[in-house]
Amino acid sequence: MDSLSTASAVLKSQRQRLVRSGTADRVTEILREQIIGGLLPPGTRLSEETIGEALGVSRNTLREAFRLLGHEQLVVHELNRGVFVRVLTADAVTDLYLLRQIIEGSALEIAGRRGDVDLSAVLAAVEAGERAAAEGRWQDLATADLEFHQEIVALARSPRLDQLMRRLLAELRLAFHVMSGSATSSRSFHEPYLKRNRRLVRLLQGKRYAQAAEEMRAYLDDAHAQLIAAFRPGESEAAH
Amino acid sequence: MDSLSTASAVLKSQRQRLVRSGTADRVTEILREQIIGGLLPPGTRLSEETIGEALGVSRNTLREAFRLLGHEQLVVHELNRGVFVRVLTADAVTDLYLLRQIIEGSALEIAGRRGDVDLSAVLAAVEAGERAAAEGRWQDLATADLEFHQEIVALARSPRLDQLMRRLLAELRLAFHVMSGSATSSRSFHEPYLKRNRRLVRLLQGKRYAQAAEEMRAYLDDAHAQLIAAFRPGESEAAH
DNA sequence: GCATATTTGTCCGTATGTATA
DNA sequence: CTATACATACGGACAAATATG
Repeated sequence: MDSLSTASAVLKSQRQRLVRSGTADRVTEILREQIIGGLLPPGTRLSEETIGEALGVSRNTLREAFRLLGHEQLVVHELNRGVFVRVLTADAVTDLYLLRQIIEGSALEIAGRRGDVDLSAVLAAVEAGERAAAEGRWQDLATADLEFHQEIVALARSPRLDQLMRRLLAELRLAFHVMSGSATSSRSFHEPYLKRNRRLVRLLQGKRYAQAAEEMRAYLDDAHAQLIAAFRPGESEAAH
Repeated sequence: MDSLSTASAVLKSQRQRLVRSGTADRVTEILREQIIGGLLPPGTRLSEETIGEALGVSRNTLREAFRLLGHEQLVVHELNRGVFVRVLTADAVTDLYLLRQIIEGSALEIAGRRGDVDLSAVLAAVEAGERAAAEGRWQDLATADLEFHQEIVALARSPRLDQLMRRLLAELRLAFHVMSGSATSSRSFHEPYLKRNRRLVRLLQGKRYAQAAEEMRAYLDDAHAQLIAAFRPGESEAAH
């Protein structure tokens, strides 16, 4: 009984350590949500004094959060000028989709090699998207679509691949906001992919991993082309 | 501790390099080099006061650097306890090699699809390794070996893939230091791969990309197995 | 081009909370 | 349980760079 209770105590204390987070981490989370949610659109300057006052944290704490967001490429840090929400170029979007091709394709391949895959999370994401579309919740549709791809990657059961994908998708949302207001709305961009998501699930349920990977490749190529087209021409990489 | 004090001495000698602007970034670079170079071995606690005093920077500035290193997984941040140089587990090494398989394999595939590849940087890395081995500079051999793989990835011409690989290799060096002093020295680990590096270059020169990718896979599997084997002896999750 | 105001970069002092001997 | 050491977070200060009129 002693060993059991002490073990339980240790677990609790370790759980607490994992759960607890400092102010800087909380601020980072908040700002990240604001950025990927579009409330702080690309190009916005994040003033230390303004943001710090709004969140009720000191400048030092806020700067720690800025460093993290800069490392995630969500903001750019210009010396003595401040931090700005990142403005993606068309080249950056192309690079992001190259990474997605690699990551998502490899994840499917790895899942196929192992064989035993639990598709419940993937399926749940697809159905959440279908419900959102049926009820006209287009923002939720976009979230469910990205969640679908995150769960596809999760099939590989690699912590680092998961983290990499999470950061990639967060960065990609910056691209969605750059072209928000244009012809490409959240609905018209994500809705057509609902059927393809469902089809991918069926292929995976049938253990046709190679074909799923191939369709995913075409899927991402289409999405990439669509996104690039929404970027006005003449917007090639410019060294700032 | 000896390693800590010698590292501290080196830190002091580099203090003059901190001239102007971007102090936090410079501190990050210095600490990163100390960590991947082994002067701050895994498990070392990085005291804010000690390190800050050695580098002549304030705790605020130092904390910004710690945040960045934490994001790169080179250190772990335990709330109210401080930051420690990361101690990799065997599982983490396996995950890192999974990522290497994906990244390096994909890079070769992408290079093959494009066709026009400039192998001069790859070749230079191989030859640097051969020179280092011939002259008994085993630390330089390790550096050249990692540089070889970095240049392989560079063939894909993707900024994000390059950055990802750079961070991955930095993290991997933590594994080398965990088993430093064991039977697996820098020489015995890296030297056998010189011939395989040379062989890979020849395959690429002959535009046999598919075969190069296949050999790279076997290559990395061998390295992974070798590294894991060196971990076995003292493999108990070090809980602080 | 100049003078001024604003903002960032960095450091310091300090109060509080947390972990550990 | 107490004491000590240290991380956390805040607020103030000043220099340096930048933006503004």
